[in-house]
Amino acid sequence: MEPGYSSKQARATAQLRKGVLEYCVLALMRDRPRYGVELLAALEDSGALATSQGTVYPLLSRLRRDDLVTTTWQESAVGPPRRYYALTDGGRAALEEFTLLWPGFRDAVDAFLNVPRPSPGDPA
Amino acid sequence: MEPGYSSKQARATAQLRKGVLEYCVLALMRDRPRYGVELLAALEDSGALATSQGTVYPLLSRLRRDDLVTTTWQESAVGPPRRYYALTDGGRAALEEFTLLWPGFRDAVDAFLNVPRPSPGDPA
DNA sequence: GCCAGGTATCTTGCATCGCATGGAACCAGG
DNA sequence: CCTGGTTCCATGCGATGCAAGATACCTGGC
Repeated sequence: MEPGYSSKQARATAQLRKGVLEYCVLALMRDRPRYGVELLAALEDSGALATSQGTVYPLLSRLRRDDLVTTTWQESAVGPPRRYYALTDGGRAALEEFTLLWPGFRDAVDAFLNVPRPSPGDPA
Repeated sequence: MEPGYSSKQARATAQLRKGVLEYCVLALMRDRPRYGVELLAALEDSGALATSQGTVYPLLSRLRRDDLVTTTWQESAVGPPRRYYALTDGGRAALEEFTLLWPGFRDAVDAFLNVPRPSPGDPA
């Protein structure tokens, strides 16, 4: 990819990620511990939230600093050891808070943009 | 209000606004020019995107700097003159680009959070 | 033994943007 | 003149995504 924000989309999505990435990463750890490159690949697969190591590792450090995750080293058969990240109770609580917060934010933006959304009980 | 982010929600929503506020403000100008305090009130009414003057005015300066809006002064019967902001062609294009970009981002976050959304053609 | 390539982790410096705070100008009423 | 409401703007800070680079482990070829 070209570095340096050649398109407006790139700049827009970069700003969009702020604050959301943290909780998407927490969400990925909901069912089982994950390690850095694994998280990176999952975000890549999502398309809209693809990012880089330089974003994910500082983010993971912050999560650890704030006691939202704990980490354990685990050996790998195919490379260097991996640091697995798992949710703490605090991390799980933060994820749930955000999950409650998100729909309101999402719907507000939809309303401003006049994006039609399928709503179950909309009038006519 | 207590300064300094006493709650996690406040911090989360603050980060959430980044990059979205710009386009919601542009969207508010879609039908007619608006002035600063008017935009502030509209954001306040939305609830989830309520913000302050210290956020909106620097944002409007950036929009003007990037030629996404033009401004005209207009006298007011009840106070000092108002600076009305109107979309340029570039601003309208940026808004349309973002309107196309947003659903993909929104749906990606929904997927990570496992937030169920009503979809027209979901299987059973 | 040595080097190349893939896997995996982390750091540094920068740019962007929301926000609290404070200031300035205009107008009306007492 | 002075208070209060309305409207505009600037400054400094904190948080965060990102490009670029550094470090370390493992396997395989020579």
